[in-house]
Amino acid sequence: MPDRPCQASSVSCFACQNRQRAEWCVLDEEQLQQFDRAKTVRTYKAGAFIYHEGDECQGIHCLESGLVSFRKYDADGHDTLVGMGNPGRTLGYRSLLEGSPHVTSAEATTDCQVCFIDRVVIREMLAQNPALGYQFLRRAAKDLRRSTERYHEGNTLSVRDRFVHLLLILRNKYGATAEGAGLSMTLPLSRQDMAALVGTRPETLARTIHQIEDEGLARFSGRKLTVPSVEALFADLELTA
Amino acid sequence: MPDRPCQASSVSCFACQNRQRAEWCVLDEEQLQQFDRAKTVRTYKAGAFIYHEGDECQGIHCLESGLVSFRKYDADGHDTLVGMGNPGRTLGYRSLLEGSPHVTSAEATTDCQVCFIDRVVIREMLAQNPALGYQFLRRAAKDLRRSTERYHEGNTLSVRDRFVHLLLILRNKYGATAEGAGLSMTLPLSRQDMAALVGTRPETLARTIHQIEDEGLARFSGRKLTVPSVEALFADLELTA
DNA sequence: CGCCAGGTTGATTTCGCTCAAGCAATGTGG
DNA sequence: CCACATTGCTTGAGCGAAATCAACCTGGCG
Repeated sequence: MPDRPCQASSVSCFACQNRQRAEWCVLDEEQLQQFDRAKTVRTYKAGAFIYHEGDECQGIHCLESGLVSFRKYDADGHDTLVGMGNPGRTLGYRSLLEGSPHVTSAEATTDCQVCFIDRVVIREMLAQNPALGYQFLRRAAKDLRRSTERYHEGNTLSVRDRFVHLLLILRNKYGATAEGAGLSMTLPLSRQDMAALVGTRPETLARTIHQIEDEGLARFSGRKLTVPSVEALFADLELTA
Repeated sequence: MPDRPCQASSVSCFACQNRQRAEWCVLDEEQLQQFDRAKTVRTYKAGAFIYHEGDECQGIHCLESGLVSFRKYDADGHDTLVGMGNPGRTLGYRSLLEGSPHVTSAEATTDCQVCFIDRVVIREMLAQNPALGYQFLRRAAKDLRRSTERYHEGNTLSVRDRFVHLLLILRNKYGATAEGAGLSMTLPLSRQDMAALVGTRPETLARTIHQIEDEGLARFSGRKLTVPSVEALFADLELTA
């Protein structure tokens, strides 16, 4: 049969599980086809850059699978992990909308599969379909809130509290097997990345973890985390949420 | 003449100088009328709150005159100054768009005059006029960039550098009388507010200022600032911009 | 006047960073 | 299969920037 089989590496947008949860859920049939035709599927090895801070925005990326981290470097090579992206996440929309260079670098934390759509296609779609713009508007509003909260947290909370808060977030995102009042889960991130997310150095995080273990609030073994009492661990955390 | 003179307390949107520079520049005649009819003009004394963190968003505020600060408090009464707003600024749009409570409190730093428009009116307009949504989209993208940069700056720069950067921003915003290579200006903010903006305590800022004076880079006297050499002051500042 | 808020200064402490070394797990080439 | 680099994590010691606590000064303002 001359028909090509469903290309292993190139998933159709119609079949994409992430689409419904992303901004693209408002695309009509026709636009979706346009989108599907225009897209390029790319794969990145863990550690590879999807785009760099300072680059002009060429278009938008949709994370199909894998984990992405957004980093910002300064002159000294010092870097901050500004955020992370899960499958379904749209990368680089901010830059496209403002028409300014990327403010962060996007780096594949694990092997990633990403769909790329050129900016002119997106701009066309935005012009045609106001609902899409509205989706991005809500998305931007959400990101803005998170960013504000993050800033405030960095200014007021200790490393310890920020880390515990991170654990709380990870628990919500990466389903944890509940066991009574306790919890156990596999952390999706290395110590280094967790340290960067919290805005500190690995050494400090190691000490913080040690301290938490001493207090009997949790056990860390490699990426395995066991918490006897969720209540106890998250108790001191007075969040503005 | 029976014609009323331009009402001192209630400016017409048609005459508003700020409109052209704000998101509202894309409104057509009809919408502008709608806007004008729907708006309420409010005045706030310095120190008064326009809205509080955690409040549901009732609508959007346009700053007509005065200076507004966005603050976030935590349990200890600790507060961070998350940003400031000048005339023309639209307040509270983020909350309206996400449909979630305000994440910051808006406080009048000086006496303020503010126009308020109910959320249902805004939502209607957004639905009718996609261009308005696009304006807000760009605005959100810009705010998001700023917030990200701010976060990163807080994590990597010293208080000293952040403060010098603040001075640079203030210089650009509040026209300073240039005098050769130097500069002199009146700071629009109290020490407390500048400290909060930089994410530190007033004591630390006082010391920082002292240090800068010792180095002969600037003179602070009350709110008067004199800088002999702009070059020298801003030299050490390696900004990612 | 005395009061009070805003600002400065000093003394002390603390949190987190830096530098440096050791260790365990993983990988790589001979 | 072993010697070895490499990379990620932990631990220790010391340091430094900034927070905290506390006093004091200043300039309005009732």
